[in-house]
Amino acid sequence: MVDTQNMEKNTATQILDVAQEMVRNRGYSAFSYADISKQVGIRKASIHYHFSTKDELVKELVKRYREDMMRACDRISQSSLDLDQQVIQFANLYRNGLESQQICLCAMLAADYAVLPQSVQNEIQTFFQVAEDWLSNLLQQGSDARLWTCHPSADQEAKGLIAMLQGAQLLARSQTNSTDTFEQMVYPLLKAKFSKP
Amino acid sequence: MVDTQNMEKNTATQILDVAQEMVRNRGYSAFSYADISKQVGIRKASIHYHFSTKDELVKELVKRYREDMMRACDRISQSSLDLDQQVIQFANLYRNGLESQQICLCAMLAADYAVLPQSVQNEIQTFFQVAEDWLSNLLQQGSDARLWTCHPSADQEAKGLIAMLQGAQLLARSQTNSTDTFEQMVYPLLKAKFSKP
DNA sequence: GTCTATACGAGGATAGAC
DNA sequence: GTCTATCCTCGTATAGAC
Repeated sequence: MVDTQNMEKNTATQILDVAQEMVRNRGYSAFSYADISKQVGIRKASIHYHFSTKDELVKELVKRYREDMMRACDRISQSSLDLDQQVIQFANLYRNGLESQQICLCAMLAADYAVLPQSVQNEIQTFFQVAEDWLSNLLQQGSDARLWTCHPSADQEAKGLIAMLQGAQLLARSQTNSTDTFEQMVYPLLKAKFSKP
Repeated sequence: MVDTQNMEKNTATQILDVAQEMVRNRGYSAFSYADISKQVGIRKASIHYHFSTKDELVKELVKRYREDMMRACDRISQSSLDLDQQVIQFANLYRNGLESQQICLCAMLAADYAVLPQSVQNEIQTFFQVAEDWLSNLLQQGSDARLWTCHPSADQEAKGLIAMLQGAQLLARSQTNSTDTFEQMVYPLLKAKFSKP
């Protein structure tokens, strides 16, 4: 059995990890190969061996992020939590990010959308699509079970909720006590809308 | 009487106009003095005469934006519209921006928050404060008139609504038919929450 | 107020040695 | 895989002429 605790991460993974933290904190235009270089401990020319261009790097970043996100959603689906608690858990993903100054990667890149290459724009669209599909399915289940109602549709509610969570992250980070502000914005609304009667 | 229609805008105003469009579209790190230079028709060195540094320029930009925003809000307050329609008008400010690919200036800068100088961060905080105060006041009026109820407070509802509008703008811009997507996310929720019984 | 010229660093990217 | 060395462009900012 492999010791995953003490196993060194490979360089490509380290690069993605550092890049992700930087994009989620500063955005696409405000991080550089030089920044990654310092934190990973290799020269910036070496990064090109793993990711030929910055655009390629960010494309892979979004792809990995989407897969991670889907895994996190699946864990929520497969938990034995009540449906209303699953909605809360979904919101918690955003709150937890904010606690370490991390905005959703795709919320940051949505802000940078106009300067991104087509390949990255496509990955972002896919991210929003799969996130919305997953959440829509959850909300529809709750609607079917008569726990709440969706206006005008589970799909629209899902879009609106994701928008709310991403907007709340952005707004909260400019406030002192970001996490508190986020919680006060998000959870009362969730409880009013998606709770068992 | 001055002919404001045909009066040439002064250079400083032209610079701010162009800079604003660029920040709202691309973000803080992705626009440059060279970009402004081309659109205004002066050399980039000349811009420094009007705004000594980029940070100074953006600080003035946020200040002007906040004042414009407050004027727009005051026009809504002073209209004879019903309170629920005033909420719709507030949301319309965001929809109208999106129609010309323009995200709220302070939503964009909230994404760039980590790389902004303190002076600009302060202006952004003030923007959110005054917007929230204005909207909170409106929501409280509706609550007093028993048109709707605020949970847990008008202040929290105002914060949440602004987060929703800004998040919806960001999410919508990555979709085909941005404006339609925005409207479908925002207006059903507004009508459910803030409408006359 | 606006210009030219220039300084100086940072940006992404490549070539070739090891 | 990682290094050094280098290229070329773009970034903000300044000095000094007009």
